[in-house]
Amino acid sequence: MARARAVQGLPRPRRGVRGPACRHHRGAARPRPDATRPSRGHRGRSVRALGVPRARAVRRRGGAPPGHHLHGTHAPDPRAHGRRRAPRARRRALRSPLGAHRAAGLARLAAGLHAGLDGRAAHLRGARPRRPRACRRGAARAPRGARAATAGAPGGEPWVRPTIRPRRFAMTSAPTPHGTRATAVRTRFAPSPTGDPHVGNIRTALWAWLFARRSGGQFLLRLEDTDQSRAVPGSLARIEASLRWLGVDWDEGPDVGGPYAPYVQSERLEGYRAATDRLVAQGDAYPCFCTSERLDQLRKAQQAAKQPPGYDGLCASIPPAEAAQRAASEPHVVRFHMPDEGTTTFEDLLRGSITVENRLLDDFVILKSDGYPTYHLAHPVDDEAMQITHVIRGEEWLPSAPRHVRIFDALGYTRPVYVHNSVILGPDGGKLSKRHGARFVLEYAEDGYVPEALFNYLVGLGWSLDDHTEVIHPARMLEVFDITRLSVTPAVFDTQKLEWMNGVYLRDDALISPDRLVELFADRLDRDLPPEAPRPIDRELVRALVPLVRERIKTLAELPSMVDFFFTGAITPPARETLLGKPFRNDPEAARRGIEGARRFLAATSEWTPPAIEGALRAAAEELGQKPGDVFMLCRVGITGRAVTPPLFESMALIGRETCLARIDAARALLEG
RNA sequence: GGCGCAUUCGUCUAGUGGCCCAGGACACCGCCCUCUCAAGGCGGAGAUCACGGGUUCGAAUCCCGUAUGCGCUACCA
Repeated sequence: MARARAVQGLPRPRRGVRGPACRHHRGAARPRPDATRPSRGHRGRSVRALGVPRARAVRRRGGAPPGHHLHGTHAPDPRAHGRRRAPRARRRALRSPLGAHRAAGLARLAAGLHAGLDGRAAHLRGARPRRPRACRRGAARAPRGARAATAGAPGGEPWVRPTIRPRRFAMTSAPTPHGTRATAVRTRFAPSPTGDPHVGNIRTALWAWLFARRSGGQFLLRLEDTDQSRAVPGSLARIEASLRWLGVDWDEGPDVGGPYAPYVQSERLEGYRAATDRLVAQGDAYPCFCTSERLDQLRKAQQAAKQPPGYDGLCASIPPAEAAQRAASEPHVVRFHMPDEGTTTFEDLLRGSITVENRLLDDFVILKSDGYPTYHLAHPVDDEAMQITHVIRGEEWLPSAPRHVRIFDALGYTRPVYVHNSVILGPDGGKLSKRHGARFVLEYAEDGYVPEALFNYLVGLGWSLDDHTEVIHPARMLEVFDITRLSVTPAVFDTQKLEWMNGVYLRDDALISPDRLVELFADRLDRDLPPEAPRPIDRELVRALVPLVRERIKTLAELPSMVDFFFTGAITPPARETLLGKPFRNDPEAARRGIEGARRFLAATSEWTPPAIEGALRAAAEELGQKPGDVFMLCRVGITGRAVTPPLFESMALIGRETCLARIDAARALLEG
């Protein structure tokens, strides 16, 4: 029977409205006051899959002809009729009908008692953008109308207008005053080479990639290796491997190059130097000769005095000529000069307009004494140079975004659109840690997750398409991803849900093709099966195994121990207790009879197919006067060595008559001993 | 301490002033199906929308405050 599936693109009735397919329900339902309100369970636990074109989705469970509407194939459990209950909320409502309140209010409204509504309702007309969550910064916030009109930050770019962007993200950008910005979206993933990429970082990369690809733009990879002390050798390869495993590609990057090469920051030092020189010449930056000792003291003093910590601007007062002279010979850093007064405002696509007071931002370092830039400088310089239109990064950057924006402005660059996404938390609400499963992408590969499933899960952690779609194949994601629907609240990583999703991918042909599944299985078996299993792994056997085990595992890691007895000639004999099991615990003699009977009938079958085997075993049980299930279990344990296995008859058919009979003989010997 | 961001079932989320005393999913519980285990079907429990004020005929939704969590406060990114 085909499962009912909600496939994206189908019109989906809202609550209380059901398609014609539900007629049989409605017709049979008892007429009760709340009958118009279908139970929420009605839609059932069907997997909402989005991974495939509609027709395939309908057909894939083998049942319905293409013409059939999804719901039409949904054969309800007849027992469900007549005991349909109203949803929980509705039941409560029936107990205490508060709805009267609302009705009264509406009546008064209708009576025209409150004409003021018109004004308030005005903003409801027309399509409104997704409202940025953060709307509580009163002071610096312009009235809604004004904001929409000017949109850009003070001194910012008019084309950066996240707060009035239509909900379905339109990929247009207006020309800047200075010229025309490339229309194509360009995003980047810019990790620092400090080891394996964390799932949190990768999730951000996934979103950035999806966003770029979805809008026909480019995605690039850039290495942020400006802190030599933290660099971990081999990181870049791990980063690239993680992305590739998930199916993410990049148009430009350290390995493939591109028009803005190099894509490694340590190879772009001249650019930062030049930008710094310009800023110094303009008076926006200055060399600072303060020692780290002085800085430490300063910080301590400020802490003691309960003042906000930060550089006190001592070196800003050195006359430029003198500073330049000293800079030629003395070690120094370069600091960006932040104004002492006023505010800095920038727009975040998700959070709206954010304003901070300049006096709270100190003169931060942009160029370190070793000649490397800090992130604060490298980000504006490189993202301008590489024509990045949207900066998608973690929210830990939110507090320093005003600094970045000031550098963009000072250098005359075009500000990118900022998207600061939230973090991923561990199950305890703290940081994700090894205790609760993996942290690194490639660890999930080890653990037997398929990349499509991890991709799907990660993208959906903090993002949703709508109120009901969970399973969206990466290929489909490319068509439906909408970055404005990112959630800003931190999300807890739920390994159980990932496992579930992995299972969904494993057992659905439309999500993972049978051929690919065979490869996935074979690779895993080759890796994890004991050495005595012959190599190469028998692909045809694997192919035959797929339908037997795919719905019994959640990860590939569970596979080898579930099917090893298909591949090894001998099995480890079961314990006597296991063989007897509950039914024969006190009657080994009956067990022996059962096994012998089974053997006799099996040996006598003319063909060795699942139905024939089943028939033989049932016949044996009947002759012996034993329960079929008990005889089955005897065979199961005897042939496989364990009590939990894939379906018995199919398994026996694959194992072959000779091997099965031999193992049964061994089991019988066990009972006699 | 200061600043910033956030707060809807245990968890992920839907939600943009009336279709919501809140919908979906994972997990959990029960029943059905069944050769074990799964998968699947059906059902259930689970959120006074962090709290307190305010605006409004009407607030999860708008405003203010409080609490809590997280982040930043480096010559790290």
